[in-house]
Amino acid sequence: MTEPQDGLSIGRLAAAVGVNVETIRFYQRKGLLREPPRPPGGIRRYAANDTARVRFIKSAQRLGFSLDEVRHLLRLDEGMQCAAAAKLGARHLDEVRRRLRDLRRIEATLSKLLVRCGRGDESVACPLIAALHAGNKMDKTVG
Amino acid sequence: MTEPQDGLSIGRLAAAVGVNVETIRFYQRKGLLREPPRPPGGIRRYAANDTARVRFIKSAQRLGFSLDEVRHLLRLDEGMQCAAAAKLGARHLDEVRRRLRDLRRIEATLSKLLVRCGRGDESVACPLIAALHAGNKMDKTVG
DNA sequence: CTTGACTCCGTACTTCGGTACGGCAGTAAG
DNA sequence: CTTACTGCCGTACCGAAGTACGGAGTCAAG
Repeated sequence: MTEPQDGLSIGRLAAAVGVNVETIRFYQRKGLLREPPRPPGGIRRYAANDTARVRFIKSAQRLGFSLDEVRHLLRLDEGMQCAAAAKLGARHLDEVRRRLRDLRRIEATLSKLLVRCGRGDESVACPLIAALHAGNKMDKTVG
Repeated sequence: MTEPQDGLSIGRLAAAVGVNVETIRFYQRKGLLREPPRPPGGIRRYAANDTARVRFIKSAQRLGFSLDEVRHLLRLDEGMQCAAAAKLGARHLDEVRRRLRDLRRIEATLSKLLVRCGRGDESVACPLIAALHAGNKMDKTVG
């Protein structure tokens, strides 16, 4: 019965998923991950589905979901409510597209300016610096 | 001689540029903006080029430059070193493009998943949730 | 039995770009 | 003169997503 008790210690869980131990604790404090019961004076043991849950969180983060959104997705996961999950996903996709538009505009503006800087045939000033002084054509680019 | 002393008060400067008074002070603490000399026990007066400087900062921020980068650009402005400014701009452009690639990948993944959610013809599970559990095809998307 | 690695727990600190607060002083209007 | 704004200044706080730290306790090996 003294087999290596089943379940991982927090350190092994963290290593298995590739995150910091403190990150696991942080997720617990945030209510994203349960705290397994602790045998009095003992060490908590984490089950396979805790590992799965942390991986889920990391996957969602890679898609740009915030931890608040992840919490929501996790609840939907438990309830298997695809429609609601899809709705949350759609809202997030809108936000992603908004950020994409902003970045595309920045990319376009900046790359044009840098081409002009590179040509070096400007009459007087640095086109980039001049554009920042003028402040034109770049309203509400980031928000 | 008691004309409305020339130069703006901090409040009017802030209003002119459309930022908070606290923001002006914050830029001063960060060394992005000088603190005009203060007639003992009096009120600081800001000149036209302070206004220009704050506008410059805001323009650069709209292009996604961080305040640290802005500080750098401001120094280059003073020295009129176009090549150096362009170099900084190019580095920033690289970063912008990296973020664009990440967001594009997120956009693609998420929109495909949501189409599948919308079709509702999945055998069992929610495609979005399932994908988050699987964690496949979304490595190193954000960093 | 001691050493070293690990865990537990609470608290504080980090970055970024500000925002808010509180007390004091000076200025403007009635 | 009083009232109401501003300005000045230092300090604390916000959110997001962790990271770091210190002092315990526990566990396995030697």
